Amino acid sequence: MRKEILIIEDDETLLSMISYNIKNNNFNVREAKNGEDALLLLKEKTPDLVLIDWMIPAPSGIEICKSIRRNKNTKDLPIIILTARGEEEDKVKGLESGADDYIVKPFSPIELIARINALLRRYNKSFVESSLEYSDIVMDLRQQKVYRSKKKIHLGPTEFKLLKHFLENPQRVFQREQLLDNVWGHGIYVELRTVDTHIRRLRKAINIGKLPNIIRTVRSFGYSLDSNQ
Amino acid sequence: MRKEILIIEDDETLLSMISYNIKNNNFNVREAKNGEDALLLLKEKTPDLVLIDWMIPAPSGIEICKSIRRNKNTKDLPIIILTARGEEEDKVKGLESGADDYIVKPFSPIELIARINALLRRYNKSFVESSLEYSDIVMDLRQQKVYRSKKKIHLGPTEFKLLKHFLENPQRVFQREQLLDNVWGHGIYVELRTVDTHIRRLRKAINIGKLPNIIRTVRSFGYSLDSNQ
DNA sequence: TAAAACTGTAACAATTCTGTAATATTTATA
DNA sequence: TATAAATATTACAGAATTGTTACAGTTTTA
Repeated sequence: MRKEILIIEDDETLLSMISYNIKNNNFNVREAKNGEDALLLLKEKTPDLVLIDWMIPAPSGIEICKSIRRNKNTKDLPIIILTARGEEEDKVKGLESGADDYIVKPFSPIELIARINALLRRYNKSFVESSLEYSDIVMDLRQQKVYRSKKKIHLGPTEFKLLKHFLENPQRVFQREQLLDNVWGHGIYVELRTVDTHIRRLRKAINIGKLPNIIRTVRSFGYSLDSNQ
Repeated sequence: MRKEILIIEDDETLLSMISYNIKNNNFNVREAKNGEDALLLLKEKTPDLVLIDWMIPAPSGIEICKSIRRNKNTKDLPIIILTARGEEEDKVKGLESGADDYIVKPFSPIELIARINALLRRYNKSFVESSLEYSDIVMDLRQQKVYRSKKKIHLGPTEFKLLKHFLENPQRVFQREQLLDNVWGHGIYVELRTVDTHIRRLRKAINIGKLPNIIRTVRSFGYSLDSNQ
């Protein structure tokens, strides 16, 4: 049974390109050129995954996301956002959008398909996987809340995104440059040491009480999220 | 070990400007003034990244991109497109190009270098995710952790790089000079005997308990990683 | 619009790592 | 076995990296 993907994209060229590539990978495709059509198609039948261009005219990408999340039939639907670099990348990355993943244009067909498959896999495992977990840390993406050992943790936006990135790649070591790329975004120039400060803030927030430090420093390289240090 | 960048640009002024800036940032540069030369150079040796002006005459930028993606030796090569604003920006952004990133002219040298570095970092991750093994030593590069007989070993940065080099060339004997070149880097002047000290540190860390020494001294020559001494 | 929260930087402290030199030990060989 | 040459071991100062704190400017929130 083929999975069905709904693409919401106003640029016809891009739409047919994406559509072509997705079909080529054994998915069924439905297309919407604007938000209104999209909402109609969604009511008609719930797809397995939605691909939304951030920059479509009203109702905008973010509004569609929110609408999907509000409706109880579709609230767990996997959503991938297409965005151009710089184009409010920040907001997409954070979870204001409610999306599950985002792809920055330009992207390769390979990347697109990989992301789609990854997301579908993730959702299949436990069909309402709207949270990230590692060790005793739980991040509820829908509600934007973080817990450690059941205790609620308050994080600022940057710390939240930083932790999210670590949770998506547990135990993997990242250089400061990579963290800036992935968490702050491309083309944003801040001091490398700023990363240290935010790591410090994250640690301070998350290593509460006598809980062990869970962010490893790899000297002369970077940091990782790791419970067995 | 400098990264090599292939620039494909027909405007000589721009080409030399770009080339100059890239060289200045510790990259090796190869240049092509048209698509044909570019394809030849690509066959000859695969660079680490390609920079293509969208507007070169036939074979055009897009054709080069496609050609790169079709060839299995180069299909994962990072590609950056140079484009003027408006100049079919849509197509560059979308999937058609197969590019990984694009830069809109005019751009600053800083931006160019930043993008190159960011893209190289992004690509690096997939290649560096493996692990190295020899005898009972395991080095997990993704996590930057080292184990001997399942026991975790702590190494300083230099010892880590040294062991990595040995693991990449097991049983091969290296002179101190070679180790300095390969591990410390070219043009870094330190005493030859410093190698001995770091070998000592590495041994101390890795020959724990009753485990046999695994770094062989080859008198009047150098050292090697070897379990059958 | 005032208060609160957040961000990026810089300065200083604490920690870890490096290279070197001095001394001890091992190895080859005369 | 004595001797020279090479390597091993140790100690240490200063270099490099990271941790911590404070703060001014900005953004968000009430």
